[in-house]
Amino acid sequence: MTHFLDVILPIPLQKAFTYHITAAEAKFLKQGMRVAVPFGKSKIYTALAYKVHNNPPAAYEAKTIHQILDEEPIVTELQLQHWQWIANYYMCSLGEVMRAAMPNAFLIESETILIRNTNTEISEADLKDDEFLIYEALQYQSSLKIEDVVSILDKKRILPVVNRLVEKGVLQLQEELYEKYKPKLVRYVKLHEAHKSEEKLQELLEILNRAPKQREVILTLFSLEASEHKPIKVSELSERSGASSTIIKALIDKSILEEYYIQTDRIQFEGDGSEQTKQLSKAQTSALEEIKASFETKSVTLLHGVTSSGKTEIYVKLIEDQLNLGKQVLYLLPEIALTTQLVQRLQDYFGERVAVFHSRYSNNERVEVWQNLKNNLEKAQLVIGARSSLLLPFSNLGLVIVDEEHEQSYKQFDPAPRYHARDAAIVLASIHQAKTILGSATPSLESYFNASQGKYGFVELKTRFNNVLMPDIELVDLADKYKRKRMKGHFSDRLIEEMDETLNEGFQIIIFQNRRGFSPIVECTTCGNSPQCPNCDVSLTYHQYRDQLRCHYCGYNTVMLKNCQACGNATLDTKGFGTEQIEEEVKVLFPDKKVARMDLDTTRGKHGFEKIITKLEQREIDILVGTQMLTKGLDFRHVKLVGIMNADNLLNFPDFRAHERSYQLMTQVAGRAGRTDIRGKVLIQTYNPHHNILQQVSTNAYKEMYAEQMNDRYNFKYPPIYRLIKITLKHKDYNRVNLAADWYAKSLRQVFKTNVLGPEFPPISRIRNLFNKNILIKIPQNQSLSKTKESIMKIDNSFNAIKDFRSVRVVINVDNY
DNA sequence: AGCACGCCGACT
DNA sequence: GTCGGCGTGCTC
Repeated sequence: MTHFLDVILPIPLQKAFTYHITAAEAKFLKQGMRVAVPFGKSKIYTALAYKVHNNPPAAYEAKTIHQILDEEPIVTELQLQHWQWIANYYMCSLGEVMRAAMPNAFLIESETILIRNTNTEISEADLKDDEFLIYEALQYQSSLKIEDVVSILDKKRILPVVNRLVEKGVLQLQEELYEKYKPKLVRYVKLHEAHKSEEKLQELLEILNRAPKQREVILTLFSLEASEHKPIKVSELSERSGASSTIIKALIDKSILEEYYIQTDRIQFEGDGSEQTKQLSKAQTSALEEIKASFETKSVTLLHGVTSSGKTEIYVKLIEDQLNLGKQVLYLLPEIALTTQLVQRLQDYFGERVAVFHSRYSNNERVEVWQNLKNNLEKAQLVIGARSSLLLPFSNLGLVIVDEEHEQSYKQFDPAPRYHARDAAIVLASIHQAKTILGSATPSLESYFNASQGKYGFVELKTRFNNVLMPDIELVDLADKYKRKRMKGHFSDRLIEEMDETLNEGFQIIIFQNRRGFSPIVECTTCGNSPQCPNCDVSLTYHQYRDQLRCHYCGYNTVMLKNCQACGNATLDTKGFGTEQIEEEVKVLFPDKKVARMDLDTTRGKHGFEKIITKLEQREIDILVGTQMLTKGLDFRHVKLVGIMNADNLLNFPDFRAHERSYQLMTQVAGRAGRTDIRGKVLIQTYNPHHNILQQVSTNAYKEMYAEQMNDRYNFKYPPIYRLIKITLKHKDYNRVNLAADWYAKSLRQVFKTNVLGPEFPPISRIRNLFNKNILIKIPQNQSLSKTKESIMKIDNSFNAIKDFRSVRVVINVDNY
């Protein structure tokens, strides 16, 4: 009987790929093990074993696998089940989910290696110039990589040359595999066996009398060994003895010392887990009890707690319970809120049981978390992570916490899988028969809706921790202030007054402006021309600190122009304002105060964000100007005043959720004010002080906002009443996107009738030289989701069968909000 | 997604 | 003529 293996390959193809395996391999292989398989002409890919069977593929001859890479599965059955759900629900391939889930280091790569063929005699005269160069290089090196050849010949097209050499028998090609994960090894030293006895040691020290530095090293080693009773690291010895690594190396070379390696964990924990969890307040205790009660009947519970009501302390208690039961807990946070503050706090409580997982972690660190989790080790019992951590191999999950549940960054937008971490987390929990808690001060409408329908349990925390008052929110009418000339730059007299007062009292200030750069538009006052991005359909933003014009969509940048490109006059002016300009103005208004800015531009680099936060905490900053980065659950103790420069550009954003988001954003920023005993103050500058959303923000009327927004959602058929799937078509040819989008929309209309919107150009119709066009499908509550997706897939297949359309990229985004 | 193949314009 | 650009099709 012949045996076959279906595998998952990390590529965006819906198809299953089948390979031929031997009977022995069939017996050994289990779902979730990695196999290296040949793919295409020459490459070798890492695939995941999915199913062993005996049905030979009909249409082709199956290749044989290259090798098996694991002794046991590294992906669990439940994990695959979850991946499968994601692939189905978000309409992508299992391979794409696999690629997002697996640490890079698990994926083996092959590289083509050239080696000299020694079986043939070569006459050098037969070789052309470039062929000879490679031949010559192989006389000195046993093998060459493709990139080496590229640099030797200094051209890109090397394949013809290489192929000719293979034909002439000069060299052979070989695919070399390598595993990217390397355990971290630390170098230790001990005294060489030969000197262990008392007399030998005396002898040694005598000899070393003439080498005092080396003698010192040996003596230090002794005292360290005596005091610590554990292996001594080379780094430790070097530090304690003050000897350079050369001196130690000399001792090793002389066989006086012996070096050896021990594999260590890359992930070092700091807290010791000794700290007792805090006593809860009365409100927190009753919330905790309510959550537990709700878990009796509901698997998901929404915790709606106003800003700084102490939700984290409740999570801590819930985590504690699960850890005591020996269960694993996943604590999901938006990427940016994963600060050392929080991690440190949890480590103080749970010590080594805490594992952190996010995109800034290196590959090797991720592999370690993966393995610890899969083996259900205590070391990774509590995973704190961003979105992608829910693709990890949990083996005994008891609870998932989704903090800041409303955060839009939980939704992945580009590349596939375009999943929403909150929703995928609920599914993950249900696969493990675990519970989910969603927490937010400003729940998303869909979660609040689900709670109000009784689908989720619901618990409220209405008071701030320690009974701190909610901040006092005041709206400032910009139109009026401008009319009465009460403005200095973009600051109203009210805001300046409040800032003065706050600074005098010794408190800190946060100024929020949701736009980075100096000004989003540069315009010529003579002819009205404004510089555009050559690749995208947007105006370039002026960045003063580098004197540059930048595109925020593709990263294009040039130096700031001196003269207008259209009319040549030096009359370029800036319109609109961003964080840079606000920072500038603040510095002029408060010259003796320390001002800092926090946006994408100042937080680049691994610790950029961290640094600013620390400075603020240590009160090295008086006034912090920033974008929405400021909102993400940070706890600033000494901030008393928050100023929102302009609420209107939030409210006027062209999106059906603009109002909901504005409410959430402003409420969250406002929540940064007055988190200890003093009452915070928030000033919102706007041209529309009577806007309902602003009124609701200022009175903290979430329920009112919810009711009103839901009304709109009913009327205009938007989520959470209807579901949405957005289809984006992209192509560099304007006419082709149009034709393709019209075809696509027409086909969709035949099935979904009036529930198809568009095709429409998005507000920014061209990004990175690709024209985009959107089609929106609205799905009523009673319409089957799976049938809907089937129909879309069918249409997509016919679309791809049309030759002219094949080059148009189609992006399908389920729940694109 | 990669990657090879093939067609075509540009420039040594 | 060769180089490198880009469009097209395929991968078990």
